[in-house]
Amino acid sequence: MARGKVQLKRIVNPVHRQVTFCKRRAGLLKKAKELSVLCDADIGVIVFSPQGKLYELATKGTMQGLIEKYMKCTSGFLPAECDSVTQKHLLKSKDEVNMMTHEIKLLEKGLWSIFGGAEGAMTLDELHALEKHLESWIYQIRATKEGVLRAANNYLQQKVEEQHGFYNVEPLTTNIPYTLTIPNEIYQY
Amino acid sequence: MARGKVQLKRIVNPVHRQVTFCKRRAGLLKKAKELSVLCDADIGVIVFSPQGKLYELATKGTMQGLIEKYMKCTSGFLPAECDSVTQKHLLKSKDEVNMMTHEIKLLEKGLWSIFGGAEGAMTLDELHALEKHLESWIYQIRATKEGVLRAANNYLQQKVEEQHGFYNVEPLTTNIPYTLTIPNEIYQY
DNA sequence: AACTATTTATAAGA
DNA sequence: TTCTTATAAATAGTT
Repeated sequence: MARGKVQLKRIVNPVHRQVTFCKRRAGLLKKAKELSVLCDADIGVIVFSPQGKLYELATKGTMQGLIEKYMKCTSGFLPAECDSVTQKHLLKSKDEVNMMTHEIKLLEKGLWSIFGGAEGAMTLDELHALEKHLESWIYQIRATKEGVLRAANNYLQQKVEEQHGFYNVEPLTTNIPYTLTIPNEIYQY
Repeated sequence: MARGKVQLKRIVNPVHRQVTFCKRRAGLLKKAKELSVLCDADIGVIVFSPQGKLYELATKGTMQGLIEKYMKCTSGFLPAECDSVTQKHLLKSKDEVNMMTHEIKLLEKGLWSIFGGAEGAMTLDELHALEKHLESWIYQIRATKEGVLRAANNYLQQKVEEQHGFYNVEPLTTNIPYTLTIPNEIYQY
């Protein structure tokens, strides 16, 4: 953040990376402490270096205590009892979620490899030219029956239609619904 | 840190405290993400507001995974304390949902960079490269009988090797199932 | 939720 | 590594 804008990518030079790791790790922990004090928050930070070395901070109590608190908080929806059938359902859900995670990752990486580094917007003409390619892409994606790609498809299609109509780059936040839907689907028992 | 030096004490005014909590919490999580990316570190942040509301971030896998890693590292916590198998599965599933949500946001961000209101201009060369990438991807998708995911996977792996050879990017897994079993309801608008 | 005047964090250099 | 310093980022107070 000084003497040069930082690129949000893994620092290639190992020396630079190590130095930055030290500096920023200290900065992160300092920020965590400050937030805790200023706002009376209970904060835990766990940092593993690439070499597996652990650095930790728990602003109140211990990390163990914080983890237990975390467990309780995240498992608040647990049913008191589960029969084996329910367990199987849960396991199946877990597998499906897992699969989606992998698929989403693939998409994310794809976007990065295609568009990474090309920061910035395109002109209207460029958008127009690109549109045809994306329509092809969208068509292919649409042909698939299931999957995470479907969500991206819907989003893209909607966006393309907008651009086609108005050539207007007005911001539009599109809420992809499964952010909310999945937890409900999986955990309502 | 602006318009006045900050006193490292609990902010008395509840409104100020709440605002600062929001701002600094966001800042802290951003810093954690940056450190993780820049230095390839595995970082988890848990924040409890004074009201007990949980905010969390796990930069690589899941918080659950990070906690397990932490446990191993410190050996200070016995998983036996987590009672049922079901609970474990549920916790994992929940973490995966979190992670997925995170990935989806990244995906949205990527899509947004295609269509959205990003500033600046894309050069013709970049556009040209972009077109080729898309065509290539679409070609891969068509060429394979085994499904769009595998195609993307192969293509992406290829691209990753081409483009990021210097950066030591992990290879993608290639054995992801092609057929999805997730019910449609999850994706429907 | 935006806007700036400042403070803080930090990348690069010594 | 540690210190310095120029700059980028974060953010406190304000609107």
